Amino acid sequence: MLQLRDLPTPEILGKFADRYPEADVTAIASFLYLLRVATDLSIALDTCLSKHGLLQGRWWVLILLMREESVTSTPSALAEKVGVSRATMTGLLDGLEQSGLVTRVFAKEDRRSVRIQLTSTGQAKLDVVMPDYYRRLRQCMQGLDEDKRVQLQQLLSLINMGIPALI
Amino acid sequence: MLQLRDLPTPEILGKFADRYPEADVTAIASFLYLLRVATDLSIALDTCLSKHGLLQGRWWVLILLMREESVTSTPSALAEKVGVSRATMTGLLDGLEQSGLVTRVFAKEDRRSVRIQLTSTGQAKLDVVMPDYYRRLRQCMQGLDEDKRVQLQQLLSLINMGIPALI
DNA sequence: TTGACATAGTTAGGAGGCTAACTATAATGT
DNA sequence: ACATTATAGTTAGCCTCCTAACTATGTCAA
Repeated sequence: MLQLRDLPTPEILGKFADRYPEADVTAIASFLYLLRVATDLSIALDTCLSKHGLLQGRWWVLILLMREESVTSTPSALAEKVGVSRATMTGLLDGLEQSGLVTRVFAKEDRRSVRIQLTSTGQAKLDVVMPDYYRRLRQCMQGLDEDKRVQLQQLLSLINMGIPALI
Repeated sequence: MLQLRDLPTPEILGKFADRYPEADVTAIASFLYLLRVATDLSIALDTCLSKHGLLQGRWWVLILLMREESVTSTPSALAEKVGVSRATMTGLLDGLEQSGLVTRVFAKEDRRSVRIQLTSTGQAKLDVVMPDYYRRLRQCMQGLDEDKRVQLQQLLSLINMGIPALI
């Protein structure tokens, strides 16, 4: 996401603002710090998951299956919800099936389609990973009380509304 | 970064919290929304850069070179600051050199080392890209006044302190 | 009913990231 | 002085993502 590790100092931002009058230094600083913290969170999440032999892609598939009443879904629906292409989902499901965490069940009503089902092994995996993830996340966020969490959501939603202007 | 597009509803969070008592639902919601907004910002940034034929990696290299008084640096230093491996930096520099945006100059004092220099073409490229990027970013962040930007930085810094607990 | 189009999943090939190993050069310690 | 160790950059091979093309099946309208 944000690769850059060496965020600009106020001096550097000032130097760039001299050359480029379009620069809004506090906007730039907020933007970069937001991306920096979020990226470090994402890396930490991957590290936590990798201790259980998972990466984000496969983990989200398991969670999405567990969300369903029937613990089943289709590759297309999963791809859209996870946010990867259908081609990538094929690969994720190959890996999960090989690990015995999901199974492919051929559908009768539409023979193009396949139903993906969470196995008991997959559920057992989640029952180990999720408590660990939730415990760590609780600790990570304990510096923010409920008020601050609401504040954060509001600020983020203001930024979110601005995103179309960036594209 | 965060692939997941389908964030959990309060109902889903509640269902998971029933099964996993370790869950702190507002912590989870804040965490996921932060990652979601940051990821969308990053994607928007890539989109903006791609209009100029750049991606984040190469763009950061140009910016880091411009930050230097001498507009030169070394592959190792650039790799560390950009946040990629030295192997990846070799590839980024190959591409930038081929486009004429930087040059490799062999160092005399240490014959293992190479100095990377921003060319005038590279500077000209930045003089086109940076005003566009700054203008868009200003617009994107205009929903937050200075107070809110300070607030955001404080909240992010609290989360940042919690990251070690997540690893 | 059958030709055109749409949809589900997979496969093929490419981009960009990584680690590990390699080459060349420099620094260090006995 | 010379063997050892460290450092700079590159190369090779792997992973995960992507888009585009392909196969099979379903849908719809003339």
